[in-house]
Parts: sequence; structure tokens; C-alpha cells
Amino acid sequence: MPEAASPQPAPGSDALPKTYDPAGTEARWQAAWEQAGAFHPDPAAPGQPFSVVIPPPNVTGSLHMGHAFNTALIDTIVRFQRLQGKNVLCLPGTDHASIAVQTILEKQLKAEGASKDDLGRDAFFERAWAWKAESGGTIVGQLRRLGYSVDWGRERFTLDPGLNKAVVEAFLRLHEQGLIYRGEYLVNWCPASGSAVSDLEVEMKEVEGSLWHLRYPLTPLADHPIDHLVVATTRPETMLGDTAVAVNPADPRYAHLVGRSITLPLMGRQIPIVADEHVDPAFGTGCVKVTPAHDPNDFAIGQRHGLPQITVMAKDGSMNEAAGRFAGLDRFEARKAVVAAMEAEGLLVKTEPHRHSVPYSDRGKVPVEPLLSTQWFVRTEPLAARCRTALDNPAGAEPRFVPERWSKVYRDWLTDIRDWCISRQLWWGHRIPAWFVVSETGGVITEATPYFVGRSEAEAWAKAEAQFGAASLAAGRDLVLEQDPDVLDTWFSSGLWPFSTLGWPDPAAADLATWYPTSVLVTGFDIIFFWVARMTMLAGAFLPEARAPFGDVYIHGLVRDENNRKMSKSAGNGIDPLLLIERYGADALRFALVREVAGAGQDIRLDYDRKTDTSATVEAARNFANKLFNATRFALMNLGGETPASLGEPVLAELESEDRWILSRLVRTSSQCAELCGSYRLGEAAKLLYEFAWNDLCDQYIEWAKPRLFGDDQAARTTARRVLAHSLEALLVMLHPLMPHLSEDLWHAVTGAEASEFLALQRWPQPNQQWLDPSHESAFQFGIDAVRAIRNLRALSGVKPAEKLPIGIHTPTAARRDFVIANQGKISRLVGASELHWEAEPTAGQLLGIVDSDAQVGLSVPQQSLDALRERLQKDLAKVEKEIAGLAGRLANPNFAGKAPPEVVAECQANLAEARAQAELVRGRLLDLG
RNA sequence: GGGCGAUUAGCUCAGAGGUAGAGCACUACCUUGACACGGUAGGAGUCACUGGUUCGAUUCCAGUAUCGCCCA
Repeated sequence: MPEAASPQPAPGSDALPKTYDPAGTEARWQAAWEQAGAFHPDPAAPGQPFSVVIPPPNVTGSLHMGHAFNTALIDTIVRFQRLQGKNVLCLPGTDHASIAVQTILEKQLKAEGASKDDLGRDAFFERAWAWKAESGGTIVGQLRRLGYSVDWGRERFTLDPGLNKAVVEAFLRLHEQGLIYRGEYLVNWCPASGSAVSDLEVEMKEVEGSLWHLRYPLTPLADHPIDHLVVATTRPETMLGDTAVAVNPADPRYAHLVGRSITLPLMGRQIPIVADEHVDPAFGTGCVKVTPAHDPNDFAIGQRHGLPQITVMAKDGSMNEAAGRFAGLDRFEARKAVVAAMEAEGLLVKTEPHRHSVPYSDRGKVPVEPLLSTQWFVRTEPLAARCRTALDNPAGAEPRFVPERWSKVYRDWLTDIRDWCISRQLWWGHRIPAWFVVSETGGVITEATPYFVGRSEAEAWAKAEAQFGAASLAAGRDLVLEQDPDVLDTWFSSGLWPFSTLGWPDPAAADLATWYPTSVLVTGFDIIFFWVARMTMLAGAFLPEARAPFGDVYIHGLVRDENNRKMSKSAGNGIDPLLLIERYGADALRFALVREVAGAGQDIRLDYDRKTDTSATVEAARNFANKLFNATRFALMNLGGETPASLGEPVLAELESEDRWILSRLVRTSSQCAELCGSYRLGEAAKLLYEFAWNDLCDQYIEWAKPRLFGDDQAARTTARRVLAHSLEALLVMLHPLMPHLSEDLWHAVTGAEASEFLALQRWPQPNQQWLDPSHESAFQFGIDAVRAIRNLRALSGVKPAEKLPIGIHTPTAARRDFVIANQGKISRLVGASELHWEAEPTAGQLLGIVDSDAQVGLSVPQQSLDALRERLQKDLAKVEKEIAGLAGRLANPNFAGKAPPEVVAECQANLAEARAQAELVRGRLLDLG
């Protein structure tokens, strides 16, 4: 980056604008980092490897605030680790989101009056890739705009050729291990997308439905009093596929009927009455209709009793030929028609309103239909078992969840896990690498058609030839192979993400060797099952030696809107991160998001005014950015063209009180902040730096150091410059993970570093440990307290801020006396004193304020009505008396003295003495005031 | 039905076994030679409730209530 392009003039210049304008600065540094390849690591480089693969956003449009949040957290972590000197890889990418993208495209086609079948598979794919290019481009642009320090040179897409290779290999190996099978089962069928979906993609929704009580006539039997049973159902249309009625074997009302048969109304079919323990005698009439082909529970009953499965619905949700005269009707129309028909026959007993759960398709937003279908499945238990073992690793759970409580959620899901339906009747996705020998089954694919799994069609052919070639030849027919038309669940490819992106299955991949397993996965709790568990299961199948594909899993909450609702596209309550970035800057948005996340993975609520597109939270962060900008501007104006390096380190022997104080605070802050960032307590780290920067450096240090910075004493000025430059530089380094652009920019301005150098690649500050000095910190704290007491007194007595007047500080303690005398000029400036003097005891004729039991401050002002001061003192007295009561009460308790730690008792006694002394002072002052 | 989380200042949220914190908002004053996106000084809370452990609980434990989420 050419120097001329920098917004910062050379150090020492005072030509900076008064406010920070993030837009240009952020774009410039993003470009500079990328052009320099700053985040493109070499696997052979020194430094402990640290790696993160980002959760790839779906290419379904653009990013929302949740992505910005996830990005802010990950980038803070990886930038921090980079500053620790690690060899950091942060790998970006996007997800093809098979079902979601196909839904979008089909909707577009429908709007154009076309369908995917008109287009054909190839043209549809072309269209899908075009969509991917557009949406993916938008997303990548947004990620760049946030300042994500990822390696764009390693960007991946879950449907790119490299990932396809990994997907095919994974499928093959799982198949070889017997962990993939194909079979006809009751699956969740989404009629909207025309595909099977997994259990996870089904969401239970409470709906107001009806419970229909239907009369099923018993097949007549001479001299038997009961001639019918009543069944209750929420789905009358499925009765067309009933193959039994079930009762509880212990139900005395019906026990004697078990084994008899019923004539199924409307269909005329004879179906048996079976006894099954899973029937709840208390629900409805205690009799349930059994439709094994359309209900999971009935399916299980059917299996136990060997009942036939009659599918009465087609895959588009309409009734099929097996539904007799209802064939062709949509399932919801059929429901009405069946009820009407039953009523017409006098078989509808009653209809009750009934609230119940209905499975909905996550994507299609329509009720899912349990349907018998031949699909591919992953046998999950062996994989899950390995994950549970890794979690129980005596040397430490793998992965380690942060916060820990999520590991229970993860474990529970991996216990009693169901097999994973991985085939989808879609086009956009990884085609299943299986070829059917359709010549064996008359040219069609059935459940019985033999198939071969291969890395390529040629490989499948070779296998097919070997097994069926001779027989085919003998039978005089050609071998015909046809690839399975279906694609894999998106999560199958996402599940390989932490290693497929690093080069797996190539055993020699350097990235894999260096950066696998990855260091930490950062994601929301909502995809622990979808993604985290799938990755650990699949990694266990292929790279079991690592136990888990990531050491830590840092689970964060969701971003909620100003009304505490989860932000979502469908609810229309999303907030576009770009709007806030444009208004406040990416650094401000990032800082605001991270600062909100101090707690243990709680959701964060981002305040937002939709009328004005403003956010007080982000605005506060923007103000902080501006404060830093101005602090740096001040430094540049007062460092005399020098840099931290040219000035050299502060020299201990030359330091004044505020120097000792800020450097001690710096030592403390740098180690605390590193500790917090290293343990994912990023919000606390953000707050710590905010306080150090604003309260300590700006409000105190700079104000106390101004006389030296403005003065003529060269030696004193150099010392102050050294401390200021040093503290500021360290602060900028520490802030870099949180506010990368601003800190990079200001760091260049302060250090005068070459454009080819980057703060992003510097080292975390290592301030001299000798500067840590608690006694100086408390000594200086007295100065802060005294200044505040004087200012308070001025405000209460109504002295004009600009009015200078004689001021005294009264303390008998030698160290404090020395402090006051040594800092006379500085304190005078801070409190507006025309003359500042020290006396052990206050002399008469002053207006006095109390710092603590050992110090008072006095203003030489004419006596006046001082209700405000009196009020204040009375309040102080009340407070201190309350404290005395509490402390005295505690000390009077013999158990306290006996059982509490001695240092606590001593502290308590000291506090009591202090409080009593203060109370005395306050009472004295009140008496003086009359 | 099972599990998890939350309940702290007007709002949004930190916090920690030993006298309650921040940001925003609020009040008063101040355009002081970095910053009004600023400064100074203030006001403001029975830490949801009830028990228990403890010398001491807002903090740990149990239960209750309310809200939210996940699983069935």
C-alpha cells in the first residue's frame, strides 16, 4: 500500500480530521491485507499451528446478523492467536445448501412459468451455478467487508470438485464399512420439495386441528352385542390405508375382541383387531386405527404384527390409486372428502377440536408426510458410539465444549440416535455415487436392483462386469448401468468440512498434516446436531486417531431482535449488517457484537430502531472508535514526530506517579486480556480494553501527563512521550482482534511502520513485568480521589468551572503529602486551582470536602448557603453509618472472628476503623455548617 | 412429560462467597490548546420469591413463580 494512500499523515502532523471516518480506512486495509497475502499461511512455517474452518454460510442470498456475529467472534479469536505468534489458518467457504437453493430456484422458475423438468438436469445445474456465483459473491463480499482475516486463497465451496472427491470417497468408505445401506422405510417426505428429509429437518408445530371419531363396523358375528368400534384420528384420510385396529391388551373393554376383524368403511377391506401395548387406553376411545404406511407409530405396530403396508398417497401429496375413489385428490381435500363420505354413511360419530403436534418440513413449510420410500441411510450408532467415547476421554473431553453444558446436549443426541437418511430427491447437490444394474430388473430401479458404488462410472462398470457380465452375456442381454438420480443431504458434505477443505482424502496433503485437527469450531447452538455431531461422527470414520475434528467447540447464542425474537428471514425481522457497517463502520459493529457476549453463550439482543436504522449499542462502539482515533490524534500532536521505537522504552527511574500507574495498569491489562481471549471470554476482554483505553489512558493518564507534554522540560516531556507512545501502541495491538481496521490504521500512524508491515502480524505486548506495582497504583488512586473530591466540592458550592481559586489538600500522611507536593502543578490544572497547598490539618475559613478518613480537601470561597453540601454530607453520613452497623455487627459475631479467614477479619476491622473515622469527620463538617 | 437457560438501575446486560457494576437513557454544569461521537459532577437497584448450607448468600444448593429454548 503506498504511503500516500494512508489517511494518516506522518507522525507529528496535526492535520487529522476531528472524527474517524471508517469507510475508506476499512476498505483500504482490507485490500492491503489481501494484496500482501497477510492471512495466507504456509503449512511449513514456524509457529504452533492454529486453525479454524468457518461455518460455511448457505448461498441462499446474503448474510444476516448471525453471520456477522459468528464472524466477529471467529475473527477476534484468530487475530488474537496470530498475535500470539501461532501459524494461523482461518479457512473460508460457502455451502451449497441443496434443498434451500433448489427451493429458491424452483420458485423462480415457477414465476417464469417453467419448471426444472422443462429445463432438464444440465440446464438446471447451470442456472444453479449462476445463482451460486451471484449469492456466493455477495456473501464473500460481505465477509470481506467485515474484515475477516481468512485465507481467501483457500476458499472452498461444499460442491466444488475437491469436495466432491471427498464426498465420493467418504460415501465409498462408509459403504465398505457397512455404514451406508439402502432400504425401504418410512421416511419424512416433504411434498413441497418432493424429497425425503432427515429427522432433524422436521419441526413439530402445535396446531389447532380436529379429532374425528369414526365408527368401524365389526364384521358381523352371530349373537355378539358389540357390532362396531369407534376410533379417533386426526388424519381421517389415512384410514384408506388402514390395515388393522389396535387396542391395548390390558384394556378390559376390548380384550375379547382381539383377533376378530373389522370391515374397513369406504374400502370394504377386512382388517384385524390387534393388541398392542403402545396403545394408550385413555386416548380417545382406546381404539386406534393402524396405517403402517403413513404413520411412524403405526409402522412400528405393523412390524410387530406383520401387517401389510398400503400406501395411499403419491409423492406429491395427492391420493393414489390405492385410495380408490379418492384417488387424485390432494391430501387435505381428501381429508374433507373422507369425513364427508363417512358422515354420509352415518359412520362419523363426532368431531372435536383438538390441539396437537404436526411435523412440518423445515424448508418447505408444509406438513411432512411419513411415506414408505427407498432411501440411503447412514448407520449412525457405531459412529455415535465413537464420539461418546471421545467425549469420555479421561485425558479430557474431545471435543471440549465451551460453555461445558452443551456437551450434555451433544451427548444426549448421540445416545439413542436414529439412522440418518442421506438421500434427497433433488438435483442440486452431490450425486450419489452408486450405479444400478438396471438390466437385472427390467430397466427400472427398485429396492431389489443390484448396485455398485464407485469413485467413477468406470469403477462401477468394472465391478458390475465382474459380477454380472458373464451372466448377462449368457442370458443374451447387455449390461445396463444407471446412476442413482438422487443427491446427498447437504450436511453430508458439510460434515466433512474440517478435513475435506484441508486436502482429505489425499494422505499427503500438507494442510491436513499441519492444521488437522482444527483448533476450535465456533458456531451457534442451533446446529450442534445438524453439523457439529455430523462432523465428529464422520471424522471418526475416516480420521479416528484425532478423536475429534476440533479441539474446542465454542458455542455462542443467537442474535435476537429488539423484541427478543430470533432474527430470521421468514419473520422479516433481520437486520442487514451492511446498513450498520455503513453507518458506524465494521469495527464498531464487531466491537458491539463481541462486547455483548460476555456471558456464557447467552443469546444477544441487538437494539435497533427500524425507523432510523440506528442502534445505540453500535453507536456506543462507534464512539469508542472515535475516542481511540482522537487519543491517537492527540498523541501524534504531542510526540514531536517521534515514534515508540525512536523514543525508546520508558526508564523506570525517571517515571512520575501517573507513569508508574498507567504502566502497572498496562501490565495487568495485557495479561488479563490475553487470559480472557485465550479462554473465549471475548466480551470481558472487550470491556477490559474499553475501560483501560477510555478510563485509564484517556481520562486519567493523558490528563495528568498534559503539563509535561505541553511543557518545556525536555527530559520530563520525553518520559511522558515514552509512556504515552508505549501504552498507546500496546493498546492498539491488544485492540486489534476486536477492531482490526482502526487499530491497524492508528498503529501505522503511531509507529510510522512501513506500509508492507502489518499490525495484524505483530506480537502481543509483553510489557516489562517490573512495572507491575500495586502500591503505586493505590498511591495514584489517592490523587484521582482527591481530584474528584475537589471537583465535587466545586460543583456543590456553585463555583464556576472557569473560576480559579486557592485550594488545599489536607492529610497528615507523609506519603500523601509528598504526592501532593510532587504533583502540585498537575493537580492544580485538573481542579482549576489558582494555588494549591498542602497542610496536615485544614485551617479555618475553608469549605471542606472529605476524601477519606485521612484526607480532606478545602476551597477558599466566601461562606454561603450550602444546602447542597449539607445534603450531600447527610447522605454520606447515612451511608457510612449503615456500613458501620454492618461491619460492627459482623465483628460482634464471635463465630465470625473464630471462623472467617484472619485476613478477612483484619480487613473488616480496618474498614470499620476507616468508616468510623470518616463518620467523625462528616459529623464535624455538618456541625461546622450549622 | 424430560432437559437447559434467564430473572440485578428506566432500557440492554456484566459480575462475584466478604460494603452492588458498565453502556445507553436521566439531572446539573462546561464549546478548557485530542475528542460535544466530548468533559466534569451527580441521581438511580430489598440482585424474582421461599427455604437450606455458611461466621457471612445477590453469588453455592433445593424448591416455587414467570419468561424463553431444546428434546419427546
